[in-house]
Amino acid sequence: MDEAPSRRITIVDVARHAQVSTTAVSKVLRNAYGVSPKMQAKVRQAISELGYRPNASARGLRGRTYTIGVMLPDIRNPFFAEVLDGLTGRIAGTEYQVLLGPGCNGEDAEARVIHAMIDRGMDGLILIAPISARAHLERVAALVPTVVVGRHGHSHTYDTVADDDLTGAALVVNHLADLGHRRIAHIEHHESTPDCLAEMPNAIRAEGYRRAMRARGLADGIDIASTTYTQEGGYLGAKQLLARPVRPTAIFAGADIVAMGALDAIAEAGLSVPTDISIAGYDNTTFAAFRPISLTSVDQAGHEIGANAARLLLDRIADRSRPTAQVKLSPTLVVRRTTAPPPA
Amino acid sequence: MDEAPSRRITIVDVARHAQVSTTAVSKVLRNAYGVSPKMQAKVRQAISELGYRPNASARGLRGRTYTIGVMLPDIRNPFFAEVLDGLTGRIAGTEYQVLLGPGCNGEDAEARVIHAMIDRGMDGLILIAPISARAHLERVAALVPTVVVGRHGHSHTYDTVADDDLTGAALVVNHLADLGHRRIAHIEHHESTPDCLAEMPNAIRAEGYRRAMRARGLADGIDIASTTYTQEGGYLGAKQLLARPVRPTAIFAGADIVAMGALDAIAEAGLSVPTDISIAGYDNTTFAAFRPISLTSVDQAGHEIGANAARLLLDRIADRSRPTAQVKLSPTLVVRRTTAPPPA
DNA sequence: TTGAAAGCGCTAACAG
DNA sequence: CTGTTAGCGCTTTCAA
Repeated sequence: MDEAPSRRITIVDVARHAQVSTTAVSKVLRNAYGVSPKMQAKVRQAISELGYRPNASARGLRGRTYTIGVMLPDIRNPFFAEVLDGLTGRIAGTEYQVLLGPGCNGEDAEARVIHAMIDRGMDGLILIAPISARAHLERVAALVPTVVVGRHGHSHTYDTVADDDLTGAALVVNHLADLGHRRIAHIEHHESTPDCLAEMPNAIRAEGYRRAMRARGLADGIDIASTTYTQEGGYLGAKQLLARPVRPTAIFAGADIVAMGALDAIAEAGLSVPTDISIAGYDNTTFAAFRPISLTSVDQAGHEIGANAARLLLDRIADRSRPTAQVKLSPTLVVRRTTAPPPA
Repeated sequence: MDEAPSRRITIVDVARHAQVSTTAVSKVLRNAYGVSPKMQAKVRQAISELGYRPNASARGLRGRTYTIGVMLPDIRNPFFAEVLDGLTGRIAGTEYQVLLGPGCNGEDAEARVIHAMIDRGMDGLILIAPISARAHLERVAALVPTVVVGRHGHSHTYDTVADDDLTGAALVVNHLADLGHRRIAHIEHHESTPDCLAEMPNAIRAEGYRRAMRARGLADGIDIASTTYTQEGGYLGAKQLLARPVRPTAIFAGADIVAMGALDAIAEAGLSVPTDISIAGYDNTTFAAFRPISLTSVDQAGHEIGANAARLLLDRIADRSRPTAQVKLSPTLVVRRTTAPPPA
């Protein structure tokens, strides 16, 4: 009665069934050079008849695992979902499978996840907005093909894809200035690691804000609250700003989630948006578009970012020695109902 | 000058360095029985001195990969992020690593991801709100320890964790009825696979709605728009409902995202919430709490759901033959500002 | 308690 | 074009 206890089909079973060598099967699997069409056919038939699926561990032991690891710092940020879509869209159709490493808040957790992926023989890594020190990224990239997303700065070991945050910040400042605002404040994510100052998007957005303000002759209106890119950070930042002797008439929040917190503080202060004060975010996350929110925000073309990252990674897996590339994409401004001319 | 081209450290290197056998190293790695404390110490020191990390592919070829695969249907639904948090919280501290399979919209994509995970030798699988036919789930669970989250129905091969959707729906109906509503409509996700009718949360929520309405003597007020659990679905559903000869005074959306779409339709119709019409969602997602939204919603205790799923999976990995468990958690209602008494 | 040795399923030299 | 064979790094009998 009992068949053999349902051992998983291996390449040996396929070879036997097709009456060929295991080498032949292996070659067919990898579309390798040097198999006659007749053998191709025989092997493919055996594969589908037996329902054979290659064991990734065994493949990994010899060569590739056909797996790409994606490190995602915060699954809650819908912007990352966008990136992921672009990414998987580009990978689908290839022989690779994408797996995500979750819950990487903090540098230690991030390192843990990255190393877990390396241990698992990932053929390539896409690190989205990593906070690790640059030296660590370089070390990782020396081990396995890596693309870093959302970090500025040029590396000779990994490729990068990033949004032009300098331009993004200017987009917001100019929009508000055009509406007539002069006192435009900014809530930034305080950069604790000096090492990353020149590379992290938050730092660049703040710098872009300063430059754009000066370029518009609004140097006097520069006012920065330094907190974090969280709802709490937005709340506290806005509270600080609203307590100024002369209140800003507009707030540029460094991220949409920050804008949400700011809205809380503004409502608490009895002010209304955009009549009394304008507010703009960054990321154009899903909820920015929700009708009750309708937040003016900078759109980062997450889909393109993801697609580019995937393309670069596949290219690098194919040729590890090719020079690294730096892709920079241009953001656009999506104007909604939280920005309007300042009160008269 | 050039050291050996930086080959990865293996168990053999460790064994040589510690002057013991590879068997000994292997045993220490797995905390296996039968190693003297002295040898333990020697091996551990060698491991840390050399910075050795086990190769998961090689381990997987013989035994376990120390990897748990989580299938997540929609990374955009913040409720799943909650589940994931509970899950990783419970796994952290064990020797296991969680990896996520992304982008599984549709039954085919779901099957592809699940099989990719099996091919990669995952020690266990957590399937969150899968849409696969039950038979397929059973087949998967026969291959590898599996916990199914968010699907009702009892299986002898996999464990389940689910929210009590019947109660959740009743919570909403009773809240609205207590406020004085009699015409409470519902927007459901249309269940296309009859196979799943009795198992899918969306179907159960709809049934819970019907039962609760009848229990409150509001059978006449039952009115269901059948669309999908998306923003678009909410918009279309609400449009249908608002076009009724007698308009409902409240809408129970089967998911928060559905409520967002419904708000669009309501605003378009020139109505205001909650003065003209009340609306409630389900999932208590992050954005439900955002001030401009302030959506009344059912909280599913996603964190507990995830933690329970992880616990059950670890238990099952430890003992595959133990009887399956079904955990059902009770939701609570979070009342915010989108529900109020009906217009006089 | 310790170690030698035989694989796990696959790929890649290398020979035929 | 096809097959034989030797490992990849680890776990696991099985002897010592």
